[in-house]
Amino acid sequence: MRQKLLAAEYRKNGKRPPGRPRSEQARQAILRTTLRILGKNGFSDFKIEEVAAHASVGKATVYRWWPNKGALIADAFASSTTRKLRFPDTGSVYADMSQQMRQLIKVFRSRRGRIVSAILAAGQSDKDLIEAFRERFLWPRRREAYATLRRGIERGELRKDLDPDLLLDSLYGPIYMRFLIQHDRLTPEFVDRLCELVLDGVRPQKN
Amino acid sequence: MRQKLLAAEYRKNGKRPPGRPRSEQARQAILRTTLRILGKNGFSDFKIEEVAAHASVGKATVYRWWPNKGALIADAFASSTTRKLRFPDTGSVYADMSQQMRQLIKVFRSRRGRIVSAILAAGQSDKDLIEAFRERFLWPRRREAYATLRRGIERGELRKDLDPDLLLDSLYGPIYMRFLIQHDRLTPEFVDRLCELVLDGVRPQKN
Amino acid sequence: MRQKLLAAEYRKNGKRPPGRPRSEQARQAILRTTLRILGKNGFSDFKIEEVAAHASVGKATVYRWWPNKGALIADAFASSTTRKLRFPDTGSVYADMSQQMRQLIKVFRSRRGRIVSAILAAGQSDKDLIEAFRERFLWPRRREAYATLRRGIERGELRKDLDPDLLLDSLYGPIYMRFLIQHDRLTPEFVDRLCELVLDGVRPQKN
Amino acid sequence: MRQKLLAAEYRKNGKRPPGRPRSEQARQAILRTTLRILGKNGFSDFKIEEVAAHASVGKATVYRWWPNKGALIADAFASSTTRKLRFPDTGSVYADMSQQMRQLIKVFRSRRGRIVSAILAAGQSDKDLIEAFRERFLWPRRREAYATLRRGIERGELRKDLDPDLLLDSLYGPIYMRFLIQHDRLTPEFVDRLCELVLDGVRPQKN
DNA sequence: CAATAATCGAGACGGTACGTCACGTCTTCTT
DNA sequence: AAGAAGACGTGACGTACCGTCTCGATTATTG
Repeated sequence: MRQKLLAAEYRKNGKRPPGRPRSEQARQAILRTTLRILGKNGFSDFKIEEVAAHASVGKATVYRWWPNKGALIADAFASSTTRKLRFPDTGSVYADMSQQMRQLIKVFRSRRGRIVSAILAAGQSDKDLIEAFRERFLWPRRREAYATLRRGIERGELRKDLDPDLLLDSLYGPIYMRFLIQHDRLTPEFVDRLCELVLDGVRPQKN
Repeated sequence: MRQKLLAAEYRKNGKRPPGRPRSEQARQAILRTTLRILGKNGFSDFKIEEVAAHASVGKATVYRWWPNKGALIADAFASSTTRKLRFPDTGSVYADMSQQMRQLIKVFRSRRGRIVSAILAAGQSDKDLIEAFRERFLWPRRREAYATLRRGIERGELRKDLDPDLLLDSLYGPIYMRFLIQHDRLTPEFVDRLCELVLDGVRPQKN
Repeated sequence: MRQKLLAAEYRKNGKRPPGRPRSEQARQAILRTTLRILGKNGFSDFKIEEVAAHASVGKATVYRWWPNKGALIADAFASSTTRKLRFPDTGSVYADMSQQMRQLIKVFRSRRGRIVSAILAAGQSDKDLIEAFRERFLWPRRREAYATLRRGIERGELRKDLDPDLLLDSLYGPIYMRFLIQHDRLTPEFVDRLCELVLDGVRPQKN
Repeated sequence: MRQKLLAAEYRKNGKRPPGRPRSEQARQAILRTTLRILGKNGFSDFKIEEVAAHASVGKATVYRWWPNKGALIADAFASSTTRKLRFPDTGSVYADMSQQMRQLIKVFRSRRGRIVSAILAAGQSDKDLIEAFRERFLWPRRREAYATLRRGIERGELRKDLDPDLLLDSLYGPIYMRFLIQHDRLTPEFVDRLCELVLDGVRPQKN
């Protein structure tokens, strides 16, 4: 305990703590392996033991840096979503949103989709994990979407008084629902018709 | 092994199989306890051992009839949703749907909501479980909603060519999304404004 | 309970009790199967469940008539040793005893030997069982051996003051020891030389 | 799997394997507790679960090092018999053997006797266990006894051509028999008279 | 012939110990 | 001080057998 505090104190002072520095290689191997296993097994039998073995890392090294499964998964997930989000600006809200949503279902239908569903599943009994999902995945996308909507209002395509959160939930909610309940298919056509239906309700009054 | 097959054969022929009959009392105690524990602990530390102990039942009795956690939970959940669904017919699609959706968020915000989220979570890595959810929970409600929409079309409130699945996903999807991701509140006002927004897009053309 | 007492009372009075009589067929099937399984598996994984199944008998039928494994095994063993013992009278103690002992090692080396060792093993933690062994197996043989010794004394082959129990333990003990500890072979030659060695010590004094 | 092999390889090379070393404390607590429970309960309800609990040790630690009950008991027994055997050299075979045999019946009649009978019982259906008994208990004693006999021959007390195994089985066999079948008492007087009887047969010829 | 009584085979019941597995912590040596 | 390795105590898993029970069916005696 004392040692840790010593190291932490050093860190706080901006100085390099004594002792062997943390292995960046181990950290990345762990995160990489976490994602791979999560994509393969889902959350239900995701074993830290397996991560350590496949990453050729001691179990203690995992536990030293991540307090529990949720934190590890959240971190691994976060580290995988830093790639640039590309949200277009075509001049049409419909086209912009449709394209964003198509990107989303593409993710959901890929190997990474399995990871997302694992996180949402685990998040149902892990507050930190679901929050990590929101911070790392939901809000970044939504911030881009807010911008899209703002442009639409400025261009006169959308009502000035619309509730962006309500609108975005109406657009994305059906996608998440189909993704998680799997009662129907997630196709680009579905996305388009969904956009038409919902955006129709937020056009400015004619007169 | 031979005996079991014998019993199964009897059952198939509609005859009473030989041997002590299954204890209905034990079955119900198990299902009841399953729901109680699921509501208390969530899925993540739902232990069959605990169910057996609290239901005053041998562990083997649980395993004899349910092959795994998922099947037990699915069955318990199913057995708890047999109560009559009350879907109103007020003469207005908006009023009918709003009322249905308010019922749903009431469930989601109650103790039973914890069970639903546990099932959806566990369902992400258990096909049978998610299917049980659809069969026992989703479709029964949706069948009622189909009827509501049909009445709306007949009354001229709704377009004749609307896609009911698309519409219902647009109405319910945002609720499920907020329920599972918890990025925003599930209030009756949200439901009302959601109905307004979505139903506006399926009104018959003016001319 | 009352019924049972009723039946017992009838039995005590020598009358036939009412109700369906005990199935002799089941009894024999159980005993036969017990011996077969004991010979196959030894005591360590002798399962009453297996006996019932192989004898096509309900488990309760076994428990109705035998209070525990030990009683069942003891009974089965007893029922199998009712065959006539043939102890010879050749006019020579050495020849008589050697022949008796050869019979014994023949039993020990046969399939029935496995049953005997199972009983002796189980008897180490079951007083009734080891007693049953003594009553059903040991004493009957020993009674014959006493007679052999008596004849030897009468013929002047043996000392008048010999201790028959000591002598018989000296003759049979080594056989049991080799049977149970298996540190050396049980051969007819061994028996002969054992007889020579021990009987030499009980010859009458020369003068 | 890979790691275990790695560790085994290190061990084979005489090097210290990596990882936390095996806890000597746990090992001894397990063996000690095994003997205590065996002496208390006999083999029939010797439970590894009970050993683990009383030794304040995880069940897995027991199973990690001993594949089954027999191996554990054999090891525990072995670890308890390393104390010096004291075989006297009085100048008289009779006196030496009698004293050895009295030591043996003393063990058989003590608390440790219960352990011995448990091992012999369990050994009837466990080859390794009975072999462990022979290696750890029988042979060490017998080696001493061989020496005693050799001295007797050298001193001219015993025939040169005697068969030591036959003789020793004749001396010890009756003790084991009475120990296991319990048809008669194991007293020092019995031992003495047994010695007299048997040793009489191996005196050198007079002329 | 009907009523009563005890047994039968079958197999589910509440228990308990089994042997396995992953958890999160620890103890060693090496880097 | 952190690393890999791997043993540790803990506790749930799913299985197997225990001895008891509850069925309908069967087989005897009694009224």
